[in-house]
Amino acid sequence: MITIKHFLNRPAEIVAPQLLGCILEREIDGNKLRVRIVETEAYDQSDEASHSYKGRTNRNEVMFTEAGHLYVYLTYGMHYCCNVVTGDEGEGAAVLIRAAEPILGLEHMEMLRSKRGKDLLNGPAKLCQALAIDKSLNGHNLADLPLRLIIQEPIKFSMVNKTERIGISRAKGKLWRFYIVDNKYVSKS
DNA sequence: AGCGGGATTTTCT
DNA sequence: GAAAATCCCGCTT
Repeated sequence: MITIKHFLNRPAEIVAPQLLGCILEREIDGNKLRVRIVETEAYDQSDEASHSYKGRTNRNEVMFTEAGHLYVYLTYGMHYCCNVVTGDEGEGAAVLIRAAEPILGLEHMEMLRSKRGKDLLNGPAKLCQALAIDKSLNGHNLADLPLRLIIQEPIKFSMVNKTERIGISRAKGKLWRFYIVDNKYVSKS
C-alpha cells in the first residue's frame, strides 16, 4: 500500500498527470463530498509562472513544506485556488487542481456554489468554493480528514491530454496542464 | 458566442 | 501603482 506522501514525493510534472482520476473527499457540516480530479497543472521553483519562482514569501511558504500538504492561495483578490504540494521538503513544487467531476454530495456542492448544472467544478476557484476550501485549510495534510486525497490507479496514457497552462503570461512554452480526454467536466478543451 | 469590466489581496517595481 | 495560477454578469453580435 503506497502512502500519499510517497506517491507525491516526485517532480510536479510527473505527479500532475497521475493525480487525474484520483479522489478528493471533503467532510463539512456532517456531509461527505467526493469528487474525481479531471484537470491539473504542475508548478515548480524553476518555473517562471510559479509562485515559488522567486523564493519563499509569507503566502507561498506551504509550497516548501513536505509533499501531501495543501497550498491554498487567494487569486485576483477574491478567489481561492488549491494545490497539492509535491517533491522534497524545501523544493517549492505543487500541482494546481483545476477541475473535477462530482461523485457524491452534489446537492451540498450546488448549495455552496449557489449554482447548479455544469459550471460546478470546472475551474480552480469554482472547485474550491464547491468544496468549501479556504485559507483555513492552507497547510492541511491531505492524508487526514476533513479533506483527504485518495490515490487511484493512473488512467491510460492515451486518455491524458497535455497543453499550455491557463491564465499565465510567463513560461507559456511548458506543456504542464493535463486533463482527461473527452471529459465534460474539464474547464476548457 | 464573444467581449469587457469589476471585485480586491499579495507581490514586485 | 500594476499585474496576477479567476469568475461572473451584462452587453453586443
